[in-house]
Amino acid sequence: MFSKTTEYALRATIFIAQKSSETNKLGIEEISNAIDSPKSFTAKILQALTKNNNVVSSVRGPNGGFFITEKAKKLPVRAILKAMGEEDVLDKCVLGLKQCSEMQPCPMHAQYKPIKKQLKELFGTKTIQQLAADIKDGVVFINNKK
Amino acid sequence: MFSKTTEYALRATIFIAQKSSETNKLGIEEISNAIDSPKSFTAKILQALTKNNNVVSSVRGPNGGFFITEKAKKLPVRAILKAMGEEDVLDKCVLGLKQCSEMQPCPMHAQYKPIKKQLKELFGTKTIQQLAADIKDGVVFINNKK
DNA sequence: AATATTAAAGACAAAATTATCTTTAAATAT
DNA sequence: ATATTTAAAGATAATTTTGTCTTTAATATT
Ligand code: FES
Ligand code: FES
Repeated sequence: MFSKTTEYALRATIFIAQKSSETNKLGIEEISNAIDSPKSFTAKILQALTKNNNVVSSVRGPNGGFFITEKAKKLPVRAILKAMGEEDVLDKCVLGLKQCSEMQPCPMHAQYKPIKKQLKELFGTKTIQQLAADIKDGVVFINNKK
Repeated sequence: MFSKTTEYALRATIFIAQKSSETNKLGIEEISNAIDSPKSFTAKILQALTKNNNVVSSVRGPNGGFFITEKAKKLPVRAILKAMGEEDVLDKCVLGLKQCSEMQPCPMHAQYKPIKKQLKELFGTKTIQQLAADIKDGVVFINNKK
């Protein structure tokens, strides 16, 4: 469904939202270890998330690291996709036509449409905060390495 | 959602199902032109679809080409994904955890689960034939180049 | 049998994705 | 001020995906 890049972005952001605060920032080592992702690559991804958009915040130097503001925590998960430039997944034609439209629908359009709607609904309304809360409650996991 | 490879595989198969028969086979030129895909690359994909699985059939030589048997037309769309080795898309964790399970669910699992179920249902029950029929009726399109 | 037509097979190439490593800059603490 | 810690930025590399081109093999037509 998503690229590795976006998968890491989603996991990292949710993890940061759960563990960090303005006063307790997280290092790249801790993050990549927690979400089971390649460290340097994850650093690049977090750079994108702090720069392009302002989903994640960061400060350099001692006691520096990554964190997410209360305001950013209220963003929908879709904001992460947008920051990674992969928002279009939710709009694309499932058969790869140049555009998904009612005017020239592909053979799967009618059936796929309600599913797509739910996907957009899910990513558009569920907030980063809400997902993080579940981890805090220990009912969900952000990795499953053995 | 799917790779280019799988998108072309889906479009090509549906198109062949609509246009061809044992007595009227389609050449690679005609197919790639109809679905707006790179010719040689599509040839490779059709090779895979005829070999690995037996979704598509082919014969070489004059009046040769690709076609789909009546039996294969009754296969679910999922058979195309399987032949392309991309069936796992329908089972994967949306956040990229190594496995999607109830035991160690990711933060989106609970919400994504019903959507995934519908996706599996759609690809598992809708047949190649059914999709092709809609094109025949002229209500859907297999490309949308200008 | 020879020729033409078509897909199969194989070799190759370009582009995108995924990943690593090194250097630089910012912030803090001493 | 200096040294230390941390992310940012940049360069590079490995891998996968996407795409092309050439040669081979099968089938049909003449
Ligand atoms: S046109 Fe294909 S999903 Fe809408
Ligand atoms: S564990 Fe992530 S979708 Fe099931």
